[in-house]
Amino acid sequence: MLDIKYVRAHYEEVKEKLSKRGEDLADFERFGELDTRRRELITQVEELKAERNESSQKIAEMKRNKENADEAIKKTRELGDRIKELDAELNTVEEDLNYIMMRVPNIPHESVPVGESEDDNVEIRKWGELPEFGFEAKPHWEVGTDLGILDFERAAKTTGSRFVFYKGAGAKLERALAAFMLDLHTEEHGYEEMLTPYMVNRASLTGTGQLPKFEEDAFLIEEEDYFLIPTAEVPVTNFHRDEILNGAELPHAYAAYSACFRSEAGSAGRDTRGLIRMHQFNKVELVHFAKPEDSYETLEKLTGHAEKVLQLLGLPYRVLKMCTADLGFTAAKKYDIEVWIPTQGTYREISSCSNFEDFQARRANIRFRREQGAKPEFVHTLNGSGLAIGRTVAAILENYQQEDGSVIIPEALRPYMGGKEKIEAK
RNA sequence: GGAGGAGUACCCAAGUCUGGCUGAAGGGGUCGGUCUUGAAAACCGAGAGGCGGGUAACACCGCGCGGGGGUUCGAAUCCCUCCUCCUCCGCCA
Repeated sequence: MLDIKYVRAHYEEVKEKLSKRGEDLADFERFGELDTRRRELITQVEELKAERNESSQKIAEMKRNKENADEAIKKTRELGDRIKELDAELNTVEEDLNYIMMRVPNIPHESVPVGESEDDNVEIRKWGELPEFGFEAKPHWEVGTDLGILDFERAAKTTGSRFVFYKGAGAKLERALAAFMLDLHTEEHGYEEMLTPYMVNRASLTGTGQLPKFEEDAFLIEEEDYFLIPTAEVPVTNFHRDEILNGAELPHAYAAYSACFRSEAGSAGRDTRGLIRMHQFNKVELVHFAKPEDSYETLEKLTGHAEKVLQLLGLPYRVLKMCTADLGFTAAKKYDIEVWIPTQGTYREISSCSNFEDFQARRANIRFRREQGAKPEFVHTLNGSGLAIGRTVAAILENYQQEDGSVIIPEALRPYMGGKEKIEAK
């Protein structure tokens, strides 16, 4: 959520910046009117309440002196009726204003390139040598299925489309990747490991920005009104919801492995085969709580931490700076890391690293105090995948496949695979 | 799932039956001071944090006793509802 006071003071500037995202701002036009009306009503209603408080005190005093207070009670009751009316109107206005503010996206940072679509994202660096095959490379789902380590058909039977079974060395590979990434981030990059609930309530999803606008993207447990998490970002960020953190202890950096659940509503027909787009996948997520003045430096570090995983695995990738049209709802600035998928002849997103500034912190009410007695300030939150594990498996199967159908295990992963160097068909 | 109990400020805790000078006693911790070579202890003193309105900034006002709603001139206190925690029983990985 944006700062109402800031929007009030810089309305035209904010509108201009938001328009660069290609966002429909029709509702936002009502901001000024609602904001003004809200403050008028507050002033009125609070004056009346002050009057009522005073009047009630007098009644109490009269009662104590055994005087007759009927007249005063009658007058005060009328005051109360008036307050009730104005309060009701105030509620409506606040609901309307809130409706708008909860649906306005974050303001892009000045360093974000202006663009109209994903085609305007800017490639800022590339790493690694693209593999060359002396044979016809197979897509990862064929590699995995032929090796007997992935089974999409049986997942379709037990559950439905966009699910998968990992078997044998495949299951172990997935587990090895999770352990490898967690160890790297906790031991080398200074993260604290976290294991979170896989279901969260509405308040949490609202805090991180998935609600109210994107409810259709999530899976809902209706009886409880809980949602399956689309990413560990949600529970980890909300871990500190409604808290005032000690500034001396910032930054906090957490690494959380979790399953992630996404309905993929609206992506029917896209990536229908393979591991790229599943309803359930595993991911190691990195989350930072930073002081405002440090958050952009943190974003660079965070992106570097995710890149390190790919470097150690020897997977070629590139980093894109997302343009204003492709920032998503909550980010002020975002880098996507894309890994090379040879059979598609292109790079595919495997990590997304964002600085939300105080956008989530304001929604989730996460603040910090620089020192004892200082005013609380909103923290900046950041997160990035480090990495999406299913897509990492896809990249390994494709990039490391051999002509005989086997797959070389990247060296960094071998300690986690019992020293094995290769996955072969049984 | 069944039966009870409880949520008060940074922490502990009184007040709730019997609504009104209680925005909340008391203690701990915290901060400042006295004492001390320094520290501890003791003693003295200070302080509700937060949100909203308002202000150039103060002042000032409103809201805050788990959340929401209601009754009343007036609610920590009465009523409804939801949430969380604890104890016992049952079930269970």
